[in-house]
Order: sequence, then C-alpha cells, then structure tokens
Amino acid sequence: MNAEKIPDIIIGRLPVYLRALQRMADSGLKTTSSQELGEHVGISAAQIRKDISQFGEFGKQGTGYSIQFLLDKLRGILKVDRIWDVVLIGAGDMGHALANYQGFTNRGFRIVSIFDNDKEKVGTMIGEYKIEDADQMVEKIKTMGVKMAMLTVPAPAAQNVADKLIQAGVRAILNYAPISLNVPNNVKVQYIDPATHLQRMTYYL
Amino acid sequence: MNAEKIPDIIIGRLPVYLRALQRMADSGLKTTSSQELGEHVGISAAQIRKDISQFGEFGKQGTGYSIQFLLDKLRGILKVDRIWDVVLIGAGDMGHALANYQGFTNRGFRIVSIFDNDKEKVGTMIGEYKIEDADQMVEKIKTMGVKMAMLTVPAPAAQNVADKLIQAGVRAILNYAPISLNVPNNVKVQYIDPATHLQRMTYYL
DNA sequence: TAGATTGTTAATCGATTAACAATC
DNA sequence: TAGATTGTTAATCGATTAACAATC
Repeated sequence: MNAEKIPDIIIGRLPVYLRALQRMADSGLKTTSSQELGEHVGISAAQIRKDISQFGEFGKQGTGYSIQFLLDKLRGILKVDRIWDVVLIGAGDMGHALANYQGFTNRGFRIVSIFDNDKEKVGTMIGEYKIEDADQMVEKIKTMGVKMAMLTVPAPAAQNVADKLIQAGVRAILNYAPISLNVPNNVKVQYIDPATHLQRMTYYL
Repeated sequence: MNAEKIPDIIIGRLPVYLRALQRMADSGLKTTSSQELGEHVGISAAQIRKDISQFGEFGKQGTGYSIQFLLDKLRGILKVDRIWDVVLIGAGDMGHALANYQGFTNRGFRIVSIFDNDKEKVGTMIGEYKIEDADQMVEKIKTMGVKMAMLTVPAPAAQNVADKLIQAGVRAILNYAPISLNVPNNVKVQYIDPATHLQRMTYYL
C-alpha cells in the first residue's frame, strides 16, 4: 500500500465499490473492468482506476480485475476484513430498525450493546438484545474497548451523549440525530438525516 | 438569485446550514456570523460566505446575517418553503421507523402513502397510515402527482421498484437499499446505507 | 469613529478527465 | 497476434482558502 495520504473522498468511494463487487461476486461473476464497475456505481472508469491504483496494481491489462481479489484488497484497505463491535445508543424506532438490521454482519460490523436512558425501556428486549442503562454506558464501552457507535437519540441529547462516547474511547460515530456534532480531530462522524437528504434533492425538482 | 449553475456540492451544504440556523432560531438567537455558523457545522467561514453569496447579498458588514432572513432565503432556494408529498415504499423495520419519524413536517416533507408488496401487510396500519398494495403504486403515484419517494425494500427488489417509481413520475429517491441505482439524468438519488457509512470510518481507526 | 464582518478577487490547492504506452 | 484494459501522466476543471476593500 502507498504510504502517501489518501484523500477522504477516495476512501468514501471504496465502500461503494466494495458493495457493487460483492453483488457481482454473489451473482457468480469472476472478473470485471473499470468500465463495467463504473456503470454499476455511476462513476467514470478513469476515476475507478485512479482510485484503486492508489493502493497497488490490482488489475491486469486486457482482462481487468479479479472480483474476489479486489474484494479482499478493498476489505483489507478499509479494515472490514474483521468484525467491528458497535454500540447503539437510543432504543427508539430508528434504534429498533438498526438493531434488527441483518446487513451488518457480513459487512464487518456487529452490534454488541444497546443503551437507552429511559428506565422503562431498560431491561426490555429488542430481538436478541437486552436494553442497557445509559448510566453504565461509558464504563461498559471502556471495558469492552468498543470504538464505534450509532447514535439515534433525540437531537437535544446528541452532543452530550457524543461527548460521553468519546470520553469512553469511541472514535467513529454514525449520527442519526439531526444536528452537527462537535468532535475532536481524531474522531470521525458520519451523518444520516433523512430530512437533510431529501432537502438536497428538492432544489432540482 | 444568480442565474449561473450552482455546483451540487454547494447545494448539499445548504440543508446543513439550514438545520443549524433553525436550531439557533429555536434557541432565541437573532443574528449570526459566518464565523459562528462555521463553528457549528464544521465548515470554514470563508466557504460559508462564498456559498451564501452565490444566491445574493444576504448579510450585513459588521453585523453578519439575520438568522430568520437567512432561513427564509435558504428555504426558498431549496424549495422547502412548501410541503412536499413523499411516498414510502417498503413497510419493514426501516419503513416503520420513517413512518413514525416526527422530523419531516417542519422541514418540508409529508409522507402521503406507504406501499408494500406483502399481501399480509397490505391493509394493516403503521401509526396513522394504512399500508397499500404495491400493485397500485404506479397508478396512485401518478394520480397524486408525487415527485419524491423513500425506498426501504430489500436490495434485490430496489432497482425494479425504482424503475416503476420513475415511470410513475418520481424524480427524487431516498434509497435505503444497499445498492447503487441506475436512473436517468433527470432523477436524483440520495443513498443511506448504514454499513457503507460505517465502512467510510473504519479506515481511520 | 472604531470594530466587526461581509462579499469578492486572486491564489492555491485538489480532484477529475483524457489520452496512451505498457502489457496481459 | 489482435484486442482489450490497466496504470499513469499531463491537462483540465473545479473547489477552497486567504486576503482585503467596502461598509454597516
């Protein structure tokens, strides 16, 4: 792998390539080209070749890329060739949907604990998970050494919970609360807010 | 408003500004500066001024921006100074979470119909909504003239459903299925896939 | 007035695309 | 071999930042 710093915008495209390649592999394909992959994900062939070539020479002139080989490489680069423990904070509707989501395990993630501050909910089950008390969140996350969290608490609580997560050692937050989080440089945040995403499209209607 | 083409990357930041400004307004603030807004959303003051100035001169030297005035302008630019009808396709866990989400109405959106192809689900209720038969989706969308959809069906079904939505006149799709959709140029798609978002962060851990 | 902050220009920085030699 | 496709370079295109005159 290249030692130079890889731009974040390239890192952001790799999971999209990974997802498309996995689908190709599932449908029995063995090889693909930058052209074909580009058509699947809506990105130019030149850009796909450039992105991939940041990390090594993974293709062959004339024949393209071995799908399985490229999958393995991308998983290694993104560090999803292992299973990451993730905690889920907030057991509302969105928390339930994520807890029941079957798509995490084969893409590198596993929910290990669900926390909520509502004492009525604590102790009740979501699928196989028992909802735990948010009061014990920091201590448990420290003990387990978890580095990733999904945040589905109401917006007014989100910054405070995020601060606690970071204090507990979390370094990556998938934030469903409709608010921008203030975090240190060594913490990554990804935002999912359906209203914001819809608002990105209405301009063009 | 400027007649030149506005880059999509700028349009994408406006909903984030809008969300932060709304929070400021809710907490009683009257004015803000590019500096202050930038700290809230994690974007440089220069960029915020540049973005906003694409659409007019909305600020005042020395005092900054009137929050309410800027809110009104941004809502007008993004066309969320009205309520958009949105259909929801797929009444699984994610569909339920979105159907129950209270954050749409005051940000410009209203779910008008929920469709599912599971005959067992058709006719049952999610909150105030009765799940409708996917067989009638195209016709109903055409009749209602709906332009936006949220897609929470399984990945293998997503492309087919998207094709039908487009045929029915939908021009903006918020896609929760973990797959890249192939759509014509005049259709916008936004992607929400928790595993993909998590995979964008593991590289840095 | 003095201080603050905008809107805008120019400079810098970074990303994308086109093109093609290399080679499978 | 002939055809296909990579990896890479150079050119183009676009986005961000720094700086500051204008002005509230």
